[in-house]
Parts: sequence; structure tokens; C-alpha cells
Amino acid sequence: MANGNDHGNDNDNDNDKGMVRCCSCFSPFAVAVAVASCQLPVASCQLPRRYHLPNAMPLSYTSSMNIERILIADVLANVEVGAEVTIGGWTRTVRASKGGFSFISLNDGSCMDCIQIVADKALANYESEISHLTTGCSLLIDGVVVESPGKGQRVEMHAKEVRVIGLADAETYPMQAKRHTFEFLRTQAHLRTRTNTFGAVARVRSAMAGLIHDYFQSRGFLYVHTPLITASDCEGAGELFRVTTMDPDAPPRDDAGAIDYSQDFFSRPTYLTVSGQLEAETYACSLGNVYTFGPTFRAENSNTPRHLAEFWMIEPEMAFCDLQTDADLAEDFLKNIFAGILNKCPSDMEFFNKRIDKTVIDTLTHIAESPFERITYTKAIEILEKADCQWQFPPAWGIDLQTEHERYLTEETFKKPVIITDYPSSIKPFYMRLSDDGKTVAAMDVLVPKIGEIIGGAQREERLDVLTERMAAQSMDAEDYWWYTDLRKYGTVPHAGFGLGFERTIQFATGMANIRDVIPYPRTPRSADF
RNA sequence: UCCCCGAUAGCUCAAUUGGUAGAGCGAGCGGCUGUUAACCGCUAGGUCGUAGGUUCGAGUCCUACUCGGGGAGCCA
Repeated sequence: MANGNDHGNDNDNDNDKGMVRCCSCFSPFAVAVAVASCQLPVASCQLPRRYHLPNAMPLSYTSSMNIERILIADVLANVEVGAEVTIGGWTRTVRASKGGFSFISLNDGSCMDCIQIVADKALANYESEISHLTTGCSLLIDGVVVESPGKGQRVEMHAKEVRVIGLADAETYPMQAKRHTFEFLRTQAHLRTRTNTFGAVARVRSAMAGLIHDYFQSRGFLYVHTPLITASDCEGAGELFRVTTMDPDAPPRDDAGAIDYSQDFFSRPTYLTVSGQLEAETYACSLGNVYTFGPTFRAENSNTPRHLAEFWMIEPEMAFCDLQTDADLAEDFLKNIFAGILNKCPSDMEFFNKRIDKTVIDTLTHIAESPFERITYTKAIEILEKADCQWQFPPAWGIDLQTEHERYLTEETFKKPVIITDYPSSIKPFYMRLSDDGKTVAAMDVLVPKIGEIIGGAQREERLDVLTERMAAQSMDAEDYWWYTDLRKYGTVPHAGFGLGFERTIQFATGMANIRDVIPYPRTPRSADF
């Protein structure tokens, strides 16, 4: 066997049970080749008796080549007993025994579970280093996978070498091996991903992003990168952040004393985008079905568990499409990604179901399997007016639905997602298509229990005359949107789309109560730390 | 932005309706242990968010501010 110091550089190819021989592949791009080369005859393989998995990454950290760091997720699930592997991670708890050995629970973020390392006092640095380990230290461990006599784990690891890479002073390290409130962890956002909850949120968020791309890519949607800086200042979606290079203390001024934006970077006032929709429409009206997936900015002074100043939004846009198909897509899309996340992150989802919200798995399963309710706004108002409820805001046709109304519909009346369509034109933006009744527009909102509006969408107004009338009615200058109206002037086409709040989707899927806990570094009024 | 609640040890909280602060966890040390949020013992650790005010005396009452949480609005 390799001794503890050369990290697998031995080439003696013995036949230890469970060892797998394979060629090295230090480029992550060569995974397929490497896996294939594992089929080579043993004699042709010059490399160490190391377990090789597609997820293994070369340990470029060390100068000794031929080492690969195996993910703990793989060790726990796939690596067979007897194999020697190298893992790296951060200690969660260390239970030291003065008698002879220590148990180290190590987590590397690849999965919810930690692997238990048994470190014997025979190790060279046992007294000097291992017996002093505390929560949060980073380690590289070389050892053999063995069956675990303890409960709750298939295997554990007997360390052959424990390299202490970084210590964490227990006196000051904020992440104690105990329960912390989310409020406290928000103040330690750079370290909170070392907890079970935030590790799981990060994995689910990443998986969810992948599922969303998969959904659209596999259906022929084109991914469009719409600009983050915009000059459109009145899309009606909220307050905008200004983008400028002017000195706030001494902005250039014109003869009349007004701020002279012609001297600003873009020679005009510019802002961070509140939506990529208008630009996405232009791509849809030449390339068919498209989607955006990127950050969005709202300068609204919103202080709620459902609002961020910077959040991510997904906005599909489809040509030759009406409201019904738009709603069909929204429903199919949500079902698909919720079923997908249950399938892709089972242990993280079990964690959320056990520790965060005991109903999430049932809820997501139910959503994936049963049809959404679809009602018109008019019908929704009827239901609310008949409801035996003391409304803080009595429902009435022409007034937008309040939070209490949305929750009543999703949580009391239907107990599932509800798609509400055909809102009064007076409460919806200019670009939504005016219906034949002249009073409503082809809008749809998807409401879900607890979160409320998760999707807002519409069939777009494709008739030039109606569009310009509606712009004028909302005191907009159509000239500013000449490129948008051009779509209706040249080869106009019915089209529709919607916007999905990414963080609200993750909130719903995980049961996390506060949106600030499902984005790495939340930006909210008076808060832009990290 | 509006309404409500909160701020006490590193973290989570308590302090009998004004009499100069306690617990659990965490940490340090010791003991014990195939342990797994281990267990047992000892020790250290706080000018009670900030600034004023009332009072012989304020963690406790009053005012303002800051920060945090919940609800509402705006929305995704």
C-alpha cells in the first residue's frame, strides 16, 4: 500500500479488494476518456490504486500528481468497502477520545450527510494536530473505506493520513455545532453555507437552475441574454436603480441648472433593468420561442420575506402563442421542475420536509400530479364576494387582488395553485393584449399557497393601433419604444410569455420562509453586505 | 413607506410588574466513552442596542434613533 506521504504514487498494482485501477485524467474535460480507459487491461495502467469516479477532481492543490479528491457523496453512496480514497472538507464535529482515537464528521458540500472519519492515535500528527481539531477546520484525508459498525451510515473511513489544511479558532468561529437562527446566520452569510440548511438550499438552487435550462433547452427554446442596463424608465414594473458615472456631489449641469445627462456615460439617464421581457419579445418575434434567465433589479422599498432588490427571473416568450397556451406552458413548466427537484435532490428535500416544512414533499408531489385550477379574475371576485370572511380589503371588480384574497383562493377554496386570467385592463401594464370585451386584458397570474404570485404573464398586444393607444393612455411616449412598436409594424404576430421569480420558486420548493435565505447574498433596503 | 413585536454572555433565552444580572448550548481544562447535536465535573465570559430623560435607585418606566423579525402596500 502507499504510505501516508506519497499520496498514491505507488504503481505496484496489487490486488487489494475493492481497489480500482485506472488512468489519470486531470482535466475535467477528459472524464469520458478516463472512464473509458478504466476498461484498459491492468498491465497498461501505470497509475495508482485509486477509486475513480466521474465526479472526482484532480487535487491540483498538491504538487504530487495522481491524486484525485473524491466527493463525500460518492464515498457514502458508491465507493465500495476496501477502497482507498482521498477526500477533503470541513469538520462539522470532532469527538475526540483521549483513549485512542477521534471521530471526525467531515462535510464537503457534495451532499447533506457527513462522512465519519476514524483517526487513530497511531497517526503521526495525532497528538500535535488531530486531537486539537475543532468545528470548521479544513482537512485532506487519505484513508480506507470500511463498513461502519455505528448507526446511520453505510460506511466510514479509517484515516491513513490526516492533513490539516486550515484551522478554525473555536473561540471565535461563529458556526458552532448547534442550532442557529436564520437571522443570525444572515449576519454570517459567508459561512452559513457550512450548515445543513444552507448547503441544501445551495444544492437545490443549483439543481433548480439546471432543471429550468433543461426544460427550455429540450423544448427548443433559445436562451437569450437581455441587457441589465436599460434606458426604458417606465416599464411599469417598479422603481428603478439609476446607473451613472456622474459625481453625485457635483453632477454636470446645463445652462438652466438641470442635471445634464448628455455628459453621463450613456449620454442619457439609464437604469438597472426591471425585466428583460420587452427585449425577449424582439427575439421571440424572429426566432420563435425564447427564454431569459438572469438578474433583475427593483428599487422598491419592500420589506417582506418575499421581496429582494436584486433577484433572478425566468421569462419565456413564445411566438404564435395565445393566453391559453401560455398558461399551459406555465403549468407544465412548474410541474416539471417541482417533480424534477424531488427526483434530483431527494435527500436535501427530505431534510427540508423534516426540518423546515413538513408539507413540502406532499405539496410538490400533489402539484406535479394534479391539474391547476383556472378561473377568470371576474370569477375570482365572485368567489371572494361570497366568501364568509372579514376582509381587510373588501374585494370588488376593478381592484387588484390583495394578499388575503390570493391566500384565500389558494389555501382555502382550491388548496392548490390557481391560474387567474383576464384581469381588468386598468390594473395591468400597457403591453397586455386587450380582449374583445374592451375591459379586460389577456393576463394570467399563477398563485401558489403561502408565496402568492409566483408567475405573472400575458398574451402581448400585437395590434399596433391598440398598443399605441394604451401607451398614450398610460402617459407613455411611443417614440421611446420605437423598436418595440416596430415589432407590430413589421410582421406582427400573436405572442405570449410570463415571468417567474426564481427565488420564490426555490422558497416554495424548499419551504424556506424568508426569501433572504434562498439567495447567497440578499440585497434588500438598507442591506447590501458581503 | 405604514402598523405591531423585539434588542441582556459567542449563540438561544430568563430575570418574581424599579432594588446594581442567571440558565442551556458553545468555549477552556479535567474525566469517561465505537462515538455520531455524546456524557459528567470545574472554570472563564455581560458597562443589559445607542443617546437622552424620570427616579434615592432603571435590564425593567418615558422619548428619539439604529438594527432585526412579523403583517400590509408595491411586485416576481
